[in-house]
Order: sequence, then C-alpha cells, then structure tokens
Amino acid sequence: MNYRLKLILIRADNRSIVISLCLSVALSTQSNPFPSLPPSLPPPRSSGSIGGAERVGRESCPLAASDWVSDDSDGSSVDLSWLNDQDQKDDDKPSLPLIQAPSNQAIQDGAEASTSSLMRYFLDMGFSQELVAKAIKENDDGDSASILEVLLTYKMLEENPSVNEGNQENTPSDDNDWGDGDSSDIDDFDDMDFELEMSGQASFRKKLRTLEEMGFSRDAASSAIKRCGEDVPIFELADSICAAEAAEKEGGVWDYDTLNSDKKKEGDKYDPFAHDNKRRRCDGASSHRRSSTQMRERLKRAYHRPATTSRRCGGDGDMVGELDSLNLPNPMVGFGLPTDPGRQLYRDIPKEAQGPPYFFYENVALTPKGVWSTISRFLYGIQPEFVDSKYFSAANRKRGYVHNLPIANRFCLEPIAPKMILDAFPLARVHWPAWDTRTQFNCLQTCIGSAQLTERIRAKLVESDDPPPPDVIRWIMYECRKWNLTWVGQNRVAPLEPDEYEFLLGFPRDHTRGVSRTERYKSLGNSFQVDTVAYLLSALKDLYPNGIRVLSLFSGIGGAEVALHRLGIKMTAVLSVEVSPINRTILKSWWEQTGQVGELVEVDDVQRVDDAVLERFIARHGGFDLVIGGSPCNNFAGSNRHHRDGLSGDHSSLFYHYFRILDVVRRLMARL
DNA sequence: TTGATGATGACAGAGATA
DNA sequence: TATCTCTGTCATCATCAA
Repeated sequence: MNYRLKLILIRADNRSIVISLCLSVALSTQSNPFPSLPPSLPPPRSSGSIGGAERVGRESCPLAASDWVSDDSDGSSVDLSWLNDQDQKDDDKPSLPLIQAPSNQAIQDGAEASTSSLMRYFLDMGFSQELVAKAIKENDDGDSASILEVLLTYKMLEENPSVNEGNQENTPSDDNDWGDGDSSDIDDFDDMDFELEMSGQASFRKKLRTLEEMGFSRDAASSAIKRCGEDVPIFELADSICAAEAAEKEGGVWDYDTLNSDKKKEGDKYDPFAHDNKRRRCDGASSHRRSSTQMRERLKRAYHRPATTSRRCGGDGDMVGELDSLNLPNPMVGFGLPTDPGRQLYRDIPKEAQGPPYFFYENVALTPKGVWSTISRFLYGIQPEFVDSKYFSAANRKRGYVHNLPIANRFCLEPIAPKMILDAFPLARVHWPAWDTRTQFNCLQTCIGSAQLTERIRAKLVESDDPPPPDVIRWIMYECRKWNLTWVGQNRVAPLEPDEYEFLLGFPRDHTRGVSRTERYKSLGNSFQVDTVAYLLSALKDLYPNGIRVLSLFSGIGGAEVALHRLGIKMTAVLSVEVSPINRTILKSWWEQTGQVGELVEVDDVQRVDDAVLERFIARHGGFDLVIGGSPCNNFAGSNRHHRDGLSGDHSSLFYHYFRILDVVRRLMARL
C-alpha cells in the first residue's frame, strides 16, 4: 500500500475526501501560472456543488475550448476516445480510486476528463505518451506547471543521458512511486513517519528525486530544497545549487536565504510566478526590489564563470540564472551594432539548440519580472538579445530576441533607414519648434492620440506666447512623447499616419492600405521593426543562397517575410500562422505583389499546427530552415492597464505554442 | 455590426539627490 | 545607500455614430 492511499484511508471517510479534493481544486485554479494549460482538476461551481466538476476546466482554459476536443461543440462532454486502454489503466491507479466514492460520480468523471485533457495537451506539445502518463502520475495534485517541469526534465534526460551519469540508481524508471515500491528511493523513505508525510515530505521527495535526476548530489539537492523551500520550482532550485557551487568555488558565501526571507517579509508565500499573477503596490514592493537587486548582483557574480560549466546548468543555460540577476542592457544594442568594432562575434549555443533548423523568437523587452527568464528556460536557456530599434530607425522599439542564429557576418539593410525624425520626415522641419528637442519617436503603439488632445494643444499654443511658458512646454512635450505626435502646421500637432508607421517600421509604403485605419495602427503596432530583425537574420543569407523554408508563427502582417525579402533571401516555402484574417490578407497580397515564387501556406490558428500539419509540410518541402515569430505581447506590455498578467495571460501564454511547435519541428527534423 | 474615440494606471528602470 | 522623481510602455474597455 502506498503512502498516498494510506494517508487518505487514515485521514478520512469518503466525505472528508471530497472536501480535501475541493480544496485542492481551488488552490490549483488560483495558482496555476499557465491558464492556457488545462487545469488538472475541475473547478468547483460557485455554489460549492460537487457537480461543478462536470465541466472539466473548459471555461478556465480558453486555449483548450476549441482544440482539445474537436467534436465537442457544446462543451457538455469530453471525448475520451483517444485514450487507449493502457492510459485508462494508468489513470485508474493510483489516483482515481481515491475519488471513486459512489456518491461522487461527477468528480470521477471530471478527474478522468481533466486527465484526458492534460494528456492531450502535453501530447500536442510533442511529448511521448509514456512520458506524459508518467508525469501526470507523479503530479496528481493537479499542477499543470509541475507536470510540464517534470516533462521537460525527463525530455532533457532522454536527449542527454550523460547528464544522469553517476545517478543511475535514480534514473526515472517505470516504477510507480505509489505502486509496489521496489525502487531505491522508495526504500530510502520507507522509514519516514506519518507526520513527516503529512507535513509535505512527498513534495520534498519529489523535488529531491528530480534534482538527483538532473545530476545534482542528494546533499546539494536536499540543502537547496531546505534553503529555498519546497514551493520553489525545480529550475529555481537548480539555479540555487549552481549559484551555491559557484559561490563556494569562488570562496564567497551563498546567501539565498536573504533573498528568500526578503520575499517572505512581504507576507506572501514565495511564488516565482507571483509577479505574473498579482499586482503589487509600488511602495510595498520598493524595499523588496532594492534588496532583490542587491541579491541579484550577488547572483550575477556567482554565475559569472566560464561557459564550460556543468551541463546541468545548461552551458549557455547559465545565462538563465544570470538573466534574472541582470537589468536590461544599456545601451540596448544586443551583441553589438553593425558599426561597433567591438561587437561580439561568437557565443556558445547548447548543443541541443544548435541549428538548423534555426529559430528566432521576439517579444517586448519590458515585461513583468521573470517573463524573459521563463521564456529563455523554455528556449534552451539561450540568453535573449535585447535590441532597441532606435539604432536602426527613427523610432524606439525595445525588444528581446531569443535565437540560435549566427551572430558573425551580420549586415544592415540597404538603403540605411534614417535615424532622426527630421531626416525621416523633412517636411516636418518647417513647423518643428526649437523647444521640441525630440530627435526620435518613442515606441509605435497600436493606439494614437485623440483629435481632442491635438486641439487642446493647438488652443493652448495659440493663447500662449512664443515660445510658450515652461509649464506649457512641459505639458505639450509630455503629450507629444506619450502619443508620438508630430508637427504638421503652425501650432498643430497630429498623430503619425499609418503610412508613416509603415516607413518607420521598414515596410513598403501602403503595405497595410485597404483596411480600416484602426486596424492598420493595430497591425503595425504589433509588428516587427523590419530593419532590426533583418540585421539579426542577415547571417542566414550566406547559409541559404538557394532559398529558405520558413515556419512563421504569429506572422502578423509579415514582418519576417518582408525582412527576408529585403535581405535578398529567397523564400522557397513559407508556412505562415496568423489568427487575424486581415493580417493574412495583407501578407497574401504582399506575397503576390512582390512576385514570390515560393509556396505560401497560411494557417489561421497556432493551435491547429500539430504534428500532422508539420509532417505534411516537411514531406512536401523537405523540412524547415527557420522557425520565426513573436507571440502576443498584450499581457506583457506596460500600457496594458487591465491584464498585464505576464505569461499567464490569455494572449501571451500563446508563447507556449511557439515552444511546443518548435519542439515538434526539431524532433521531426532530427528524424530526417 | 463595424469603426472611431476617449478615458483608463501600473509597473519597472534610470537618474538625481540627500 | 535610500528615497524620490521622471519616463516610457507591440493595450483594454465602454461608448457613440454611421
């Protein structure tokens, strides 16, 4: 008999089991950092009725609603037919017997359906059925993020068995934690008393074993868990051990406790995703931020060591730990500007991340804390390259790029775009007042200043002297910077026109013409800055003189395609995924107007890009050379007043589909 | 129904200052 | 070193008019 079952039997009758399950549902729903992942257990109805379990996380899982179960249009039932007998057998042990109380059929149905949704989701991500079943079995407490962590760990171990050398006794096996229990770690814990089990030793053991599987010693793993807490994700624990080892090696003192206790002073349970899930008051967070900054500096020093460190820290994956300890680079020039003689020309890429196929991921630089760290973790631990487009155009655009592209032999697009406002728009010089000292615009966004505002500015200038008093200048400059207003006449300012957006972003004139003005601003505000992206992609030109096959995710209006075209890189085939029909039309029109000879295949939903779609494309064209895209930033952007939820946001969580699809592509390509 | 408009803060980093 | 101020941010939502 296993611990879990023993625990339940001793603790309660069926009724109390039901209560404990409902509590776990509530916790799982509230703390899930991946709302796009199907929750492992059904959310209770507001009435508290157990029957709420019937609707297995469909309302709380927007991504899943139309995809997990294709033939379930009314959402009233869940298709379990894809599960084979073995899966059902695995699901039946060990968890389901605990919720098979006759009076709780709804809970049983919900748990099975939820498990099935989880299975399908992770299978869609490209993990093997065996691994998914094992991970779910080991995380039957309903935390999707934990399951994903375990899957990633197992996958890393599968692909890099050397990591686990010396720890073979703890290799993930088919032994069931809760089964007959003949594995060594089970034996190690057999003598633990019931009180320890009650106080969370199961979680401790799970973390401990995972860390051992990653190649850490049991002592180091145990110390890290005790030091950081059991709630800390595996990657955080691994980071902690790496940093501790580095500090010890340098003769320093590793003091994660200070950071951890500092976080706990806020009265919150330490949750690495907390910045994504809840907003903090500035005043309340300031002291924490300061102390955290100090600790991050120490972390930075601890991580600063040669790139030939242990693989378990990820090679370049060390950058992951370093990432959280670093502020955004200033100046934001990535690995160096084209005119910079001291620019970086080489970097280490983890072997498993080396191309081809090459990949290129983009998003806003200024995200809620921890977002880029998470993105980097999912993308092989590669350090983001942060670049501000102000070095390539007359408008700022601070973006981070995670890619495995070569960084030598980069070159700029010709003709070189003007980098000053008045060089880009010389006609504005006539009306540009001397006291407006702007030389570049701020980030071009999806919204523009109102006509009322420009009229207020005009009226204020008319009634003011020339030059206006300082307070008037101050107010006008604030509004001009905020809304990227330009001067179009005597005392008259106006928002940039859509075609001026196109010019500043490196698109051909009238690229978006033909759709509503609002849609043009929206599409352009969400697009790449072509000159910047082209510079980062330029090393591909020599690699693919005969053309390139592209998987373009979240294509938008085709910033990647335009960049490749302007670089003179022939696109022999493009699989473009874009949800907006307007954007798809824009890209299709551009594709035809520019006489592209390659094949453009457009897909409307990133969730539909599964193994079958990718296999068909690969069979037709032989594979992909580049996977490029920037997932929605809505939930990252500082200008989002309502839902700046980080990677847990409805839109920005689509990043995980980028990761999923990239993983499938690399797996399929490896078979060729 | 669609498109346009205007009101709506929070957060994080940089720099200045005590 | 701590505190304050300034700056910038691929947005969302309700409302109204056509």
